[in-house]
Amino acid sequence: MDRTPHLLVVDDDREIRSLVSQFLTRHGFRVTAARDGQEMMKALETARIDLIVLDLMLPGEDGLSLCRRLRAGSATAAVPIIMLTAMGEETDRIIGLEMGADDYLAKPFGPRELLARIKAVLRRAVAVPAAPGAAPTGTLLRFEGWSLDVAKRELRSPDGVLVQLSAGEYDLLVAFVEHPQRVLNRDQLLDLARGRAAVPFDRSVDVQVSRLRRKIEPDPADPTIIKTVRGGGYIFTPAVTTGPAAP
Amino acid sequence: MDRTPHLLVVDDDREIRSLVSQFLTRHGFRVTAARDGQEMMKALETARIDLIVLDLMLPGEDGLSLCRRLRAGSATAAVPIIMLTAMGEETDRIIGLEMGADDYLAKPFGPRELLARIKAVLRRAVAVPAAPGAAPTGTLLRFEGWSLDVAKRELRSPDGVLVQLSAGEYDLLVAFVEHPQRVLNRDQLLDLARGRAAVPFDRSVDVQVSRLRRKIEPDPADPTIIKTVRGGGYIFTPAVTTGPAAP
DNA sequence: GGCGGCGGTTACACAGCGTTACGAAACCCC
DNA sequence: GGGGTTTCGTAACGCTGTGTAACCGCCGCC
Repeated sequence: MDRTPHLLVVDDDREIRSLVSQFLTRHGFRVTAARDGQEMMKALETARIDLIVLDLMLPGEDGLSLCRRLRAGSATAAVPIIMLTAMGEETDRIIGLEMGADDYLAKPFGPRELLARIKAVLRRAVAVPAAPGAAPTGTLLRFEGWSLDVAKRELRSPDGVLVQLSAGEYDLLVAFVEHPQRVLNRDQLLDLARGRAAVPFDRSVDVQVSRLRRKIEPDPADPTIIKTVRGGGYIFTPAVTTGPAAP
Repeated sequence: MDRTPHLLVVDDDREIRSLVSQFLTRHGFRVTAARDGQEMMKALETARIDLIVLDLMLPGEDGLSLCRRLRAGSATAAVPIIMLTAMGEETDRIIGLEMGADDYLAKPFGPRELLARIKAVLRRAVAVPAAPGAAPTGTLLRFEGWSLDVAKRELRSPDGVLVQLSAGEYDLLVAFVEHPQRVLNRDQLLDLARGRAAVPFDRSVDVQVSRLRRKIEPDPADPTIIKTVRGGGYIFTPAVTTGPAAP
């Protein structure tokens, strides 16, 4: 239930990569950055990417070639691409004819423009299912000995035991783990975990937090992992590290 | 979630400053105004600001530079920024990618548009994960043997014992620890710790200080850590050092 | 259709925070 | 220094937010 689109930004310029990533993140997308074709491919293998922002000029294999390669690959043929090009007239022709991108944007561009294009392309590309063949080498999220396998939707306790979580408990935990060490209010949690807004006197988050604590807190009566912030919401206190899937 | 967001409007034009401030105030925000970067920084030090409306053109250091500086500062890196720009074509280029703002608005703009942007930015202000590289290192704040873990919202006494603080006590202590060795009046403390303004005859700060003293002062009747400044407020006297998270 | 699990709602107990009240301490003015 | 005034400290109280058990309706499964 990841509703926030996951974008992949491919650019060799560190500055641009970081600025674009930050900007898009601030606008609610999940963003992964890659500096070249190789990193791009790796990212595509390990995450479900909804759209690629691809620089035309790249070290090694250039954007145009990568674009074609993506279109050729069965698993990646449908991923929308927005191409970034340096300003120039001949670019237009190249783009016009050869490019398999869904849209393009000439540098320098305004971030708002990029945002508009991304939204437009995503809107058009509604139901592009993720490549099922691309066996997700699921990422593991670890915290305090626990590990959460987002591909399998499984949680293992520090001693390796599978802990049975209901779908709702799992979604709530993911919301926490993806926003560690910051206070999340009930509205945000409801939005992140259920994709809905709160109704007046909505206590569902409290109850679900309580249920989740019962399964992961050493002492549910004195919670240390998910703490209550009175008047504020809840905070997931452990640091979270990502890693490859366990053997 | 009843705390009204506190906005900081930074513009050198008195007219605009006052119009924007009034407009936003009428729409239910708390507003502080600053005319330049220096005043902006001062406001950020003494109040908990939820969003900055920042003019690009400022005397002295310009908005762009301030924006970067805010992003670099650990305490201010996450504060959402809406940039105001004068209309013009080269503006677009500047804005192009250098901007670290969350959104921007070209002058002249309609007040309703500003309002809409502010609300949009505040709504999604959750999903601003720390900038890459900003590892959560400085999560420990130490003073006189005590250590405060801001990620875990935990306080340990000099002998390493976890001290149970209520959410309010913790927030108040953070306000003090982040502004050590300076007098904070009740308004400032209320804003920093609760994000709200004082009501007439508000004694809540006094009471909360009293409760906090009971838990951290060696002799609450003769306080040494949090001292009273008659007619002024309170002052947190120990020096505070930051350090990496404890093992 | 019966069953079981899940999640939302409700209800109640309880803890934290703000308000109030009152006494103590600090300050002021003469 | 004494009387009056202001400010502060804190006990006590009541409202509000939170924890959680219990309940119930929904949905999928057999």
